[in-house]
Amino acid sequence: MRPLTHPSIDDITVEGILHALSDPVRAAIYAQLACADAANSCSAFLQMEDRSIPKSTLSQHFRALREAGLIRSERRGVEMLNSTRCEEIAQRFPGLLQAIMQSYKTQLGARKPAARRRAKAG
Amino acid sequence: MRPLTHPSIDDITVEGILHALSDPVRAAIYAQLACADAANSCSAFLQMEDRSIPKSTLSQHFRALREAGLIRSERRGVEMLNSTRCEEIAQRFPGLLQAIMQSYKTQLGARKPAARRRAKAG
DNA sequence: TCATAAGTTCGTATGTTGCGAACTATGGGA
DNA sequence: TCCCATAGTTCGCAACATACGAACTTATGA
Repeated sequence: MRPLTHPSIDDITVEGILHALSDPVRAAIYAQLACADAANSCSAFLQMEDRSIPKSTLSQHFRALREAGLIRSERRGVEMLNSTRCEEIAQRFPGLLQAIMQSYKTQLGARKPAARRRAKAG
Repeated sequence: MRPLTHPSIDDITVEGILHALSDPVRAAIYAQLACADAANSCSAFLQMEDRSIPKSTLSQHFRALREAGLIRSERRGVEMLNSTRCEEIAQRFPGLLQAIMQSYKTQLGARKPAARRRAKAG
């Protein structure tokens, strides 16, 4: 098992960030980490919005976020604590993460009621 | 040949925008369209930053940008005129495109001189 | 009608992603 | 110390996405 790697702040790229956050699941994970007071473990996300995500898939998503430089992960006992690197990134790319997260929030709020009802029922 | 399709403003998604702009070539195309006074044809981008891009690949990139809702394309005689839909998008997702474009610009400016020299030479 | 120019579509090789199964850590008892 | 449970990772494969040359379509003009 290779050790966890985190890119240095200078190696973080805009295209990497955009690609990582262009997946709705990863964006949701990132959003939740950004809102959380304390660091979250991976398994906190096995169940997301009424959808269960396989462990292996989740692991890949966390790796993608980590390698894009969006989060920092450290082993703490048997689990992994994840936190965002938003301060660092905000310094290098001011406003980027904020705009992306705000846009996702807007999009979520703009979904038509009928569509939301259908999604809940289905 | 199917006619050009443009999503309505309500069908434009954040993930679609991020994915489309997570490709540096597409981001460069979009940036140039955003800066241009008049609409640009596709073939204006066959040569980008000392790199030539195959016509078919370029066509796919334009389709990706179009289907993400980032640009509008219309036939004008034998060629295609492309322009951004940034006003519409800015209304729905304020600040998003601006932040992304500004970040790319920052990234470009932050490349170390040595790396830039090497890139130019190679 | 032929030639040319601008884009699109197709076929294929190459990459990326999602997920179950098997594996690797770490911690807590007997 | 050995065994088990828990938390993540890696592997292998199927499904999907992407890049690019070749062949095609569409418009213009001689």
